[in-house]
Amino acid sequence: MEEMIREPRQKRAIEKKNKIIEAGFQLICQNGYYNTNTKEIALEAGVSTGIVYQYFKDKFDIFMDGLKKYGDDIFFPIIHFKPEPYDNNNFYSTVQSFISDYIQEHKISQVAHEEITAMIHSNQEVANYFYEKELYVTDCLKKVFLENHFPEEHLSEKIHIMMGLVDLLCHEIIYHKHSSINYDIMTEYVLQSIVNLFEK
Amino acid sequence: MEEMIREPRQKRAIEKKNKIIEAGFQLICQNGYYNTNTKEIALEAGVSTGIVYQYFKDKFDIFMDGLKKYGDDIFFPIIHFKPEPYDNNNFYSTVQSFISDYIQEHKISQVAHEEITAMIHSNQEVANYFYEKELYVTDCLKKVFLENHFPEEHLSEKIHIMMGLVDLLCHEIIYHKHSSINYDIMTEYVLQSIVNLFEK
Amino acid sequence: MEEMIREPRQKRAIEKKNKIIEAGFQLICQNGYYNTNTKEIALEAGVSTGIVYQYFKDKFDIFMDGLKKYGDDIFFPIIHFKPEPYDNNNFYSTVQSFISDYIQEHKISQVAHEEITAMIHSNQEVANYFYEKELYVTDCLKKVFLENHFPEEHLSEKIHIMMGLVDLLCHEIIYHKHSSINYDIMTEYVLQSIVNLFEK
Amino acid sequence: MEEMIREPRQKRAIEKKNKIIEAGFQLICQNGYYNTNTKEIALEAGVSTGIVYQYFKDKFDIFMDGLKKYGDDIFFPIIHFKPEPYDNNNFYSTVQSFISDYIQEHKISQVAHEEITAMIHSNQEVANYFYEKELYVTDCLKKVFLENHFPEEHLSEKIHIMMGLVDLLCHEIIYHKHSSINYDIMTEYVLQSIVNLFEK
DNA sequence: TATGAATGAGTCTTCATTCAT
DNA sequence: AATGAATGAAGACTCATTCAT
Repeated sequence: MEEMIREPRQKRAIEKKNKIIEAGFQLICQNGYYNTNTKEIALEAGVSTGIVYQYFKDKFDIFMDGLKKYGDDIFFPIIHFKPEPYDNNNFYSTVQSFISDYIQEHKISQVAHEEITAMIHSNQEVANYFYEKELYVTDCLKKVFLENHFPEEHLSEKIHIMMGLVDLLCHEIIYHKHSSINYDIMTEYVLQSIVNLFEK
Repeated sequence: MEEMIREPRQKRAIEKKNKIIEAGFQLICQNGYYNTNTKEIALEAGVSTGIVYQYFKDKFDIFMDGLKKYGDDIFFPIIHFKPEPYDNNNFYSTVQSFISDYIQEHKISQVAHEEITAMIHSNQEVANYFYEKELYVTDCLKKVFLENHFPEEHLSEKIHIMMGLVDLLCHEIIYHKHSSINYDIMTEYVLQSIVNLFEK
Repeated sequence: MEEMIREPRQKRAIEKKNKIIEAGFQLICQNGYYNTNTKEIALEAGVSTGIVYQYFKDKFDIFMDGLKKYGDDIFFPIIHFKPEPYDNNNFYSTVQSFISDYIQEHKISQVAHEEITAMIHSNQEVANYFYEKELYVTDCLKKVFLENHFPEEHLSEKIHIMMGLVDLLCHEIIYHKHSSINYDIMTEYVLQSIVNLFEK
Repeated sequence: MEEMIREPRQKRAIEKKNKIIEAGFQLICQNGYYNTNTKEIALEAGVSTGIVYQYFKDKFDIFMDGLKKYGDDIFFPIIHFKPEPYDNNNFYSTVQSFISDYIQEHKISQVAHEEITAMIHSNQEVANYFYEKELYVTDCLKKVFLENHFPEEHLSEKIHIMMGLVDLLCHEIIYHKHSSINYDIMTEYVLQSIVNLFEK
């Protein structure tokens, strides 16, 4: 019989579905997709195994829903980045403070970040979702930059590089702890590179 | 009795071990760690299932050995980067040509690259290995840069950022294909950023 | 507390029960007992899953009720067989035309026929029901034959064999399509055998 | 990975495979296909669950192999039917004694017979196998009849009907126990019908 | 009466690893 | 050293049936 995945209407059911997403996503992010099984997810969500398959096609579906629900906060806090108007000459410090916030965010969801990154690289569907999101975020930022009178020329490319640099830096700082690298200096260079991009 | 992992001395045995590493790593890179089983690996390597466990502790061990053996070529082609002496003012074009080589390399081992990246992000041991390697590569590059009279100041940090930028760009170009991004322009900006880093 | 199976009194309830029987029997006949689930049945019948268990003990019960309601048409069209009086010497052609009608009937409910036959052979309760029915039909036919002055001697046995032969032939024609068998000839022989039975 | 069903070469392995076929077929015939699980089969065969899937694609495969191995004895004992030469006028008694043997055979494998019949009617693959076999048996019998100088005309059709009648009769006698039927009489009529077929 | 959400035991199947030879 | 047969735990998913509302 054709699967009938029910979209819950009743409040209690919606809550239950959300519980499953939350529990599933959390466990998967914590322990990895392959190290998390449906029974555990159900247990953590406080429901029976069976009900899981009434709301989700399969385990992957749970993860995917979780990603859609929580992924933005984990991967694209940059969407909240808001530079001051171009002429204020405050870009450097705006970016600077954003980066430190970004690092804080990251630290909280460190493991999740890693597991999801793993999925992005091993599963095409996740990859596609992620890349589309990335594009969308670039566009959002572009709009904000334009509103603040940043010059339009090659703006997408600049923003894309900026996003990459921020990511690179934060990832470095949080995970690598390369002892021979001075992260304050590195931050300084990254900031400077970003500023250079938009300068003139 | 604890099974002993034998380190093969005889030539034939060594060849056999290498065959397993090659087969295992190749299959895992192609199809993913969880989609590859030991039987397949043994089959591909032309050995019996049993023998695998005489040379390797477990499946993961095979992957790890493969990573050690082939990982550098896939992840750190940058180790072969050799800038011309600082004063030649040829840095821009050296980087430029390096990047296009790098992209070629990447394209060949695209799937492997993705699968390994997934492992890096889901397995601590792989992650550790990778980060150490990254550090080592940074150091190598540092040495080369110094030999070519690049100023020592903050050199590690600069190189690290440069590596990140190159990686970022290449990954973008090979996988994302974001339609709204003009990759020539992006490349140009990345190159400029790198040059700026080392510039006086 | 023992769940009580209610026998519906109200018209609406009776209609609902009939809907379930119809839907359930139809689906089971179409897709097989084990490939049909209660949810589907309820859906097809336009009722809730829960209500099913207020009218039926279990899934099997639905099938059984369906069999009782629709089984005769599928399995015993022969009950409508009516030979002309013994002395008319028209027995051959009566049987002949009956057989062709029978085949038409069969063709319509081909799948149902197969699925039910499967149940007859795998479930004792179905088997018992079926055999009783068969006996009953034999008796009915016997009565009709007697009314038309067929000699009473061994009539039950003759009719039973006749029923078997008709079934055999029709099943052959509809399902087997054995290429080396000429079905017109086979029909002719079967007809002759039947006529012989009642002859003299 | 593409399933690799091993065809066992070594004697012990072949024995094991046979054990599984025997155990599986027996259990399925006894309790029904859907009431028999792999664990039981493995247990009965004295092997582990895993090994089952090294020799068989799935549960159905086990059944099918069993059917091929044991099915003939259960369904087509008639293949051993050997009439005396046509002119001996001994056909009646040959058939008679064959039928009583046939009934003995059937009684032994009564349940198996029923379960397999169920499968024939609910599974296309089983049905196909069965029908091909039936055709083959018809051909074999035809050959034997010809060797004994039975007239060739419409021989296939006659034999087919004979097979059907024998089956019909035996099935009646073994399972139905219709109290109003005198089976000796019925047998007599069936025998006579068969003789008539080949007469003249 | 009726709903449909919830249960959870049960099933097939896979596969890393071990073991008899 | 080598084989490949064997193990059996574990996991994803289904579905008849019950229950809270």
